[in-house]
Amino acid sequence: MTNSISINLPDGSVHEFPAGTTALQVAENIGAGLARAALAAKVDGEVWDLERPISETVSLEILTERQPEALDVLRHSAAHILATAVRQLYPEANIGFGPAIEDGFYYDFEVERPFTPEDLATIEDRMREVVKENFPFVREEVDRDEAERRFKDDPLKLERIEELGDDEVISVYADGPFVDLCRGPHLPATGRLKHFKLLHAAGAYWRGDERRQMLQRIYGTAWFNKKDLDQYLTRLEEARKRDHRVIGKQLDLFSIQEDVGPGQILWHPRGATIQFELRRFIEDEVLRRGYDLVYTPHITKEQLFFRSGHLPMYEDDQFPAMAAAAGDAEGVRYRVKPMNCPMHALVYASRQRSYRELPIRLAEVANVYRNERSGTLHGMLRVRGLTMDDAHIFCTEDQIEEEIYGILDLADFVLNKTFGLEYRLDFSTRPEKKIGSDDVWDIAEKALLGALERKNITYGVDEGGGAFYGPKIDIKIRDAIGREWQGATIQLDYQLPERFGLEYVGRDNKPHRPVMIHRAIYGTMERFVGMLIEHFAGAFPVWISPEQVRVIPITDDLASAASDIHGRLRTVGIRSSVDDRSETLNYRVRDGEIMKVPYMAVVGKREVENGTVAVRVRGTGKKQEIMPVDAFVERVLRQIRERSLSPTG
RNA sequence: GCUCGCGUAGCUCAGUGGUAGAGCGCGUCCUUGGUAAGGACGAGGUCACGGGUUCAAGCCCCGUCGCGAGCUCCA
Repeated sequence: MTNSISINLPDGSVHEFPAGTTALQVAENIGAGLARAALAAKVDGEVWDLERPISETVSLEILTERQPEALDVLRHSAAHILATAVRQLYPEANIGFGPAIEDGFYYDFEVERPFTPEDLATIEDRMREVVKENFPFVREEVDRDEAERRFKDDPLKLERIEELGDDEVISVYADGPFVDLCRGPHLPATGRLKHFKLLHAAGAYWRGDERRQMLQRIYGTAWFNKKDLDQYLTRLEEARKRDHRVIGKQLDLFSIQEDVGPGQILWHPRGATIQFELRRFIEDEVLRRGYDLVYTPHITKEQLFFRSGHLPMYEDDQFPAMAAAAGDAEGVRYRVKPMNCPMHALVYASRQRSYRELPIRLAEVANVYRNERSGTLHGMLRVRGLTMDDAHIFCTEDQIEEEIYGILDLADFVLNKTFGLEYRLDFSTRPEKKIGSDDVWDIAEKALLGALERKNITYGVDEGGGAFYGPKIDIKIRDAIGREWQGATIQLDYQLPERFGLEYVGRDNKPHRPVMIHRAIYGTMERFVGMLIEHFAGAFPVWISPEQVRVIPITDDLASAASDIHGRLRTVGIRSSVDDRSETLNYRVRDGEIMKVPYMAVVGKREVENGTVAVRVRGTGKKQEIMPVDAFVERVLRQIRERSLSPTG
């Protein structure tokens, strides 16, 4: 037993301290300024409270506001302060969990009556009092019996205690009157929380299990300074303004109507134009990359989905069966398709295949229907009628890797090179509900993972997130305001080839089983367009803009001259319109800006005499450019051809 | 699907039991303008739907449908 321990600091220096020294004491030893700024400490890579005694030689880093880990400590402490306030106002409330999350924190409570917005205001006021009291956060380690005694009136905490392993340290934290079962760490005292705000309350299942009771969750956000808090609140505001449901209405892109049903998009002409351009683009591109296009029916005999394993594995997501068509045999029923894979497999199986043909890549922009639970629907981003840019690649095992790289390259070309979107990859492993043996899953997962590893691609892992027939690489797109959406996906499948008895004749003149790769690049037109709306806030690149040019005659007597220019633009394939309404020029320019038209071509007497237009480029304000009509046409065509992200330039 | 909230003119929203409102948009007319809202007049409502309470319901109660915030689930 030794009384002295070594503390290794990030600058490489080593200091001797008596055992039981706290990080705060180390900080004080370094300097009073650091001690004042200190919030927590990183001890051998683990974040600790400042005042937790250190009993052995460690490496130690003092955390202040400047380290990102400190923000989690702040937010988790804010959750405790929230619970402290709630317990004061609602002594009978049972407490669940209260973690830090991205941009904030939450805490779950079991209460008689859900919280109202007024309740939140009261709770927030009480939190400020708890902060004012500056209660220290006091850590204490207890044994199981003691923990059960302390939380005897808190069934949710008792349940958690029961699950703790015998070798686990049970710690409790107190801040003033409130004691919580918690691993920590926390700020030194409640007074260190300054800039926070409660945002909203909503129900959340206890332990995330929908079979269990629903708790009331309060969400909040917390930051180290006012500027960060304000910036975050502005970001939320910004997100609201970019909401595709709002912009979709303003720009007349789409609607969802009760008469049609939830989760089904009516694409108005302007929205349809965007989908049309996206579709033309991806179809041209995949043809260039060696795919073939196919078209398959929307409904099929139900039997097909039994064969594929969709029924019953995927039944919850499928619409119920429809009766047989007139004249069909007894017992035949039909289903609308939730996926295209079985049909593409049948296209493959329609004749004998040779290894010389592989890989066979079948692509189809297809409508499928999934019976998503009503509560999950969300504008265009989560719908029941989906338009997938689907494809299935049938290849040999040797070809898997190259095909995956081909898909990743296509995804990068479309998402990043063309739309400027940032994304990251997730590797998703076998789910609980699956078909096929673990041996085959091992092979499939290894193949996908190997491809990622060999190319040194960085990826995250989503355990159990795979499709029921195979593991996936999902591509998550980060939008302009930092939120992530899943779009593109690559799924490796050994199961359906088996179930559909797919074969090819190998070089050895013997039958072999191909593997199947399912992939989508946009994912679905609905989600992708919804995402683009939010990403560009409705100010689309010229090539997908529903209305590329709006020609505006200054006076009525120039309407026909404007119409001539409009006609020229249309003839060369530019989407143009004329606004010759009897409104002021100011009014019409404003309208063009609001509708996010990339170019307004204003035509006055001077322009007509000189064969020019006065071009106003979206978002550039008063600055206008007078140019010959020819030059303008050429400029717009170049923008379209190059798929420029912005109409300037 | 679950919890809570919401549903009033084409849109955004006022309206706390006693004769349905505003702004924008739309129509007509006047105005003919040089880069983000010119003026006048007018049309437009089964207050989501179905029940109930009340002398009286947009408003209170119940149910259904839809939407929203989350949870769960997913492209």
